[in-house]
Amino acid sequence: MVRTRFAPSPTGYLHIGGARTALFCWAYARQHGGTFILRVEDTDRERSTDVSVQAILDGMNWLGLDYEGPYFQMQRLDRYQAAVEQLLRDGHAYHCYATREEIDALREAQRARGDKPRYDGRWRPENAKRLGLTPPAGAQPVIRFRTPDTGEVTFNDLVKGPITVANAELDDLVIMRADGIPTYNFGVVIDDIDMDITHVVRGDDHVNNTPRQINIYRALGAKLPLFAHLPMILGADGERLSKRHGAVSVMQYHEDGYLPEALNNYLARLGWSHGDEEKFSMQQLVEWFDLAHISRSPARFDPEKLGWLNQQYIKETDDARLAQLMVPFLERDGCNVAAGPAPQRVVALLKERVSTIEELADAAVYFYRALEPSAELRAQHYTADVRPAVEDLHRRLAQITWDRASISAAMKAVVAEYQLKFPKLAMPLRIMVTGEPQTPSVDATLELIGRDQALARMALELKAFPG
RNA sequence: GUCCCUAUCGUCUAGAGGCCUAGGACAUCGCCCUUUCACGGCGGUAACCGGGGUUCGAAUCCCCGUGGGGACGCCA
Repeated sequence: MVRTRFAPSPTGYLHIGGARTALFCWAYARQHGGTFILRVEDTDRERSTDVSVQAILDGMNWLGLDYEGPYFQMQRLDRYQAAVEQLLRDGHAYHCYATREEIDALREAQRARGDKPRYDGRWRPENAKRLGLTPPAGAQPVIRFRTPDTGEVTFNDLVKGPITVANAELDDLVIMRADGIPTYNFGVVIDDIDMDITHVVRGDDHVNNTPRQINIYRALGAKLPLFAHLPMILGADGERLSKRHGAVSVMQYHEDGYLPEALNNYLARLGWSHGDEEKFSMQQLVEWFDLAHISRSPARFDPEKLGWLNQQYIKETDDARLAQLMVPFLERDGCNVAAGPAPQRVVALLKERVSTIEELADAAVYFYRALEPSAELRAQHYTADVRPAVEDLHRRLAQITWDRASISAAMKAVVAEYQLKFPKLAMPLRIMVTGEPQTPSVDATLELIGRDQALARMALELKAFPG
């Protein structure tokens, strides 16, 4: 039985990289009919917040990644305590009384020498004895794991292949703070054991932690899970994702008008492939997903391609859902949606022209509110020679049945009578009524805007014509 | 600095020694469609990091270099 988990720390929102990790863990579990667990690693008391927990839950929910849990590490402290006691008893861990200042100085000296900064094991029982160190009165020790001095750790990473690290490269890491709260490398191991995790799928910033964790598994006599490390996602500029480089919350994409299915699809395709498939559903992802086709090097996040995918999804999303998503944007824009045409009909006209819901709303504004054309547009299209034709059209439109075909017919009649090229009439008309040079076809646009609004806007703009 | 990982068009990638004259997608350029702009259709430009091996044969395997990423916390 496959069991995977996503284990974020609640120190911020769910960002793009975390979301992809969660998506892959989820897809793998679903494909194998297994269990996908959400575990909140909240042992950093300084930085963990409830707001972040909620933000992560919101993100998971929006993306549609359902999980078992969430479990919280801070609710499992006695488990870590029991495990640490076992390690202590078996001689795999020991108390360390070194102060932070002491350790900092040690590391600094090592760095200055060009060495890898690492704890020197001075409080290992035999070393402390040799050095004549005795626990300072009243000092609260941390507990360190005793890493084997020799040998190496090799594991077969499911995406990167065999990885070997010499134990000599590793130092004795702190596994529990003086206040009894475990550190990351200890907490994960205990939890992954307790929760029967079979596949640890996580970002490859953890590859270097894996040998340390494996040593702990061994000291505990526990069975090892399988490991799969996903390459990082880089910003569009090739830099590591950060606040400045677009490591935005997945919920930001929601707010910007992206569809969760588009983001999921994009994220899945970033660093994983199924032949030439570019667009696929969550169901297909679950069907096709495999660890073998995950790429081994980092990938750049490309907002353009995400935009294209979002557009593809928008085009095939039904008008009712799009309308529902669009309305809040319009209201934020000061539009009284109830007073204008049915949003669904507006959506039908505009959905093939936009790549986000936000753009959809932006493009829909003139259906609900008159937009004043810029001086440049007026100057360019409101010319004295078309004025009579426009005035004539205004009169005719007041008398026809208000539908697309009749509007079109009226325009064609005017164009013929005044011997104009069609755009010569259509452009000023479009601008008079919408304020914009680019809209769907004018007849359809006018039909939706409605006779009263259209004629009123024309009448007003007619005054801006020369002559 | 040390250790770990990695390397195909600008970007995401296909590619498991001969199927590669290296395929797809985004972006870009051109043409078509057209009532503006899009959408759509058609076509083009564009890549195996460098050097050594192994092999009859290498984008694919090995080594070295270089580039990129990650790690080196009482953060996760």
